[in-house]
Amino acid sequence: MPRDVPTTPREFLDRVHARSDSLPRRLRECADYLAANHDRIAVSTVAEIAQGAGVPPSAVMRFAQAMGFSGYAELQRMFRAALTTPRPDYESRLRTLQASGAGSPSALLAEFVESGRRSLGNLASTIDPRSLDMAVSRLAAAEMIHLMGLRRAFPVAAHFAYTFERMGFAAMLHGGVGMLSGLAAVRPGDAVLAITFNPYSPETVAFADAAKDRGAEVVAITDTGLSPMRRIDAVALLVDETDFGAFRPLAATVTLAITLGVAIGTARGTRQNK
Amino acid sequence: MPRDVPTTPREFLDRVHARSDSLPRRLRECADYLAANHDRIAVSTVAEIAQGAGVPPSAVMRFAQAMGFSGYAELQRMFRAALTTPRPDYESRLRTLQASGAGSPSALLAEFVESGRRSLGNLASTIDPRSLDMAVSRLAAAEMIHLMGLRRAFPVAAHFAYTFERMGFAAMLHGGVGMLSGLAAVRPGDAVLAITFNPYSPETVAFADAAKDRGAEVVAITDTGLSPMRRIDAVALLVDETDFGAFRPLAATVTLAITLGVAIGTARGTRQNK
DNA sequence: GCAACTTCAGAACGAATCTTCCAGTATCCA
DNA sequence: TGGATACTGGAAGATTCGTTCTGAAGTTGC
Repeated sequence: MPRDVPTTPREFLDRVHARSDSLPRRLRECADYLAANHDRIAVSTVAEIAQGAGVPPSAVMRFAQAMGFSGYAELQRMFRAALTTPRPDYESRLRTLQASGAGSPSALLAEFVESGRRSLGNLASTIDPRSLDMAVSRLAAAEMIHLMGLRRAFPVAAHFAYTFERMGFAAMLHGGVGMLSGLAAVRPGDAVLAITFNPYSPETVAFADAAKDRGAEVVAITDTGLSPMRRIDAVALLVDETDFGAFRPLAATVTLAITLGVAIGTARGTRQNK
Repeated sequence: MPRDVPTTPREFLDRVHARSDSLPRRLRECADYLAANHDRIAVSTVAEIAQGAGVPPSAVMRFAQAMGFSGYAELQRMFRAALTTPRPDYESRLRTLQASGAGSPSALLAEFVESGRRSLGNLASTIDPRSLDMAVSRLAAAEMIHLMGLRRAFPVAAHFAYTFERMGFAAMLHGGVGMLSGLAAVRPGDAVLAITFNPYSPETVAFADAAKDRGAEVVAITDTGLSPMRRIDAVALLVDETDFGAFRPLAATVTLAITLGVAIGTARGTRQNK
């Protein structure tokens, strides 16, 4: 009988998906770990993989055999071969993507990826560390964080909402439903995190303004243009992201968002431990 | 005396260039070969390298030592460590940050920016152009596009919702409010764009599954792990983004999202103009 | 042209790694 | 509840791999 063994990482991962449900417990743990960390297969030993997956080495061995290989060595050989295969590097790949038909989705992707990388670079070099520190400390000190971002900024606000929820912080996502402003929920000691880009939603600006009057701190994520957010007394974090017509690639913005989230988590953790 | 050994591939390659001129013949042959094929160091044995360079294994050995390593094993370890994308797990990282107090928000930002740039690079080189084309054509052909993404994937779904709204496409953002499934709105000829990452929301999977039964096409944005999305017959776009514990930097994902959005817009525009 | 030194290649050694095997344990079915 | 089957974990065995060593070849300086 011809041996049926995967010859590419993709084939291997597909097979793992197909069979993982019918695998015994230990072997499924291997499957989970290896599927999530397939980039390690090429460079890690059985012992390392086993430790990472929390199983004995022999389980990894049996798993490799269950997938059709003679052993872990063969599985690893396959991954190493795939890694060594002259894969066009990032630059040339971008070029082929762009060349392969001007309007093709792949060419578009190449362009957005390039633009995203530029935006991220800009973000790192233009964010003012003092503003960032101040934003973190204000939000970390807040009783409750109110998230306000509409239209193109809404996904970012939603991202914050998820992060804060996971951290168990009091947070409220405004403006999502029913055109209710929710302004009455803002109390002294709270903070508002307002996100808005050109063209600036009047609702967001008005919300931040009113929240200020109600005794809340305001932190804004906005762009470097003539943002009205910079007029009201708020800590402003400026993200420079080049628009594509009406569409804004949010790569830099979401990166700033997760940074803020984790930094706030860190700051609060530190305070609690004292 | 403190041992002077390179700690990054960059350092190593610089040193190779600096010293290769003053090296004996065999060792220079090693240098030339390794400089040109440094991507093999992590996965090849001494014997393989030696054969590739056309020298005996012991020459490779001496070369590694001439570069300051104790042997080839140490050189290889360094390359392997660099290859394995550092997976900073959020939990322990938070603890060290809190302990040291050294983790300024700016440092965090630099790290997330770096991680984002890597993710974007991966995205460009790993997305399968055929899958992308197919995803675009299916979504472009749909009467209506249903967006399904919960928890950490919700911001992405919301981003699509905004894009489609701006383009004037029939689209519906599901699962946001009131725990209503909205499944009844899915009709034959529609398409579902389902977004889910590990741990995969059962609701999203069930929704996609049921939508399939109702005669809708399914396109999935998911990760390379054991995604259940890959089991149902869907076009799957795989995004490999390293998690930070429970938090997922979405830089690559939102970049894919805007690409899809614009590509669909382009495809529909082209069709209309015919 | 000779001597001292460096470089070289292959073989042998030792360590690390992969693989197999078996006894103990859990699970399932009658 | 009892037996049979499947699964598990660890330790022993086999294999590959990295490293060192030594005699020979080559090179340099006098």
